[in-house]
Amino acid sequence: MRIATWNINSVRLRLPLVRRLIKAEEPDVLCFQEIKCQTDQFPSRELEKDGYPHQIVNGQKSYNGVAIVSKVPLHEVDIREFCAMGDARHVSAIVEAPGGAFRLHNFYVPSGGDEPDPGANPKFRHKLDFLGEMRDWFGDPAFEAGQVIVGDFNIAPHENDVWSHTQLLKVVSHTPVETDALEAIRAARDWADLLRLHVPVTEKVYSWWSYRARDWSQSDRGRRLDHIWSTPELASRCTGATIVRAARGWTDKPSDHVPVIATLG
DNA sequence: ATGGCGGATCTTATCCGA
Repeated sequence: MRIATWNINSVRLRLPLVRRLIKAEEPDVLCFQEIKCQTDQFPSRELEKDGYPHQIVNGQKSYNGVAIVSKVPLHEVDIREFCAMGDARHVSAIVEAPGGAFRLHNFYVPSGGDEPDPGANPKFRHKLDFLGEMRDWFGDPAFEAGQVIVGDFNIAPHENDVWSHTQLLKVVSHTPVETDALEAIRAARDWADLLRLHVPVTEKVYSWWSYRARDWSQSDRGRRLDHIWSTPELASRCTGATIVRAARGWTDKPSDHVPVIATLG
């Protein structure tokens, strides 16, 4: 069972790249963020023909929007709204995985704007509030065992999740208040960071590179913003995890994020 | 020079991302 997460930055524009990922990596479940379309504009028929008939779409005009498409059945759909913003940043469902069903959550955490000051910047306030709601929700005693969270968390938690720890400490995505908030969520259920089970924390690894760099690969000033976490008992089923770095250079119109993929036996 | 770009839509300007 291979699970992929990808901030696609317009699914309609990049359907050919989705098909390229499908051919290259054969994921069983694909989670998208920033589909940037309404639910009825999602390329449902196309992806069904590509082998993903089970779909849950939480769309929104212009911004945000998340979706899960799957080769295996999805049920018990739950879509939660965070911070009462009316935006589409979450969807979840039970995935009928051959090795045992689990609940899969797909998140698009707010980016947080430019200024890392919640008093001066409402976008940063929103990001911190969103993370607080995630922490409270996943801290609930009624929490089900066997869960996976994926998505664009818009936070690079560790030193080697950014190209320069010292130069990014005051840059939104790597400030201590954000990395502490993400760690509080992680610690609440002892979530396992599946990519880091397979890539040593001493190795720099990224999932996002700015569009503004002259040459993203040469400068390589990336950040690991996209994540796949699981509860501990599922982590023992994880036989591999990878970041599809090459996708940043697929065609002249790539997403600025690349897919992250984990294999659960 | 990481953010001199690239999405969508309110389109030849503006909002948003990170």
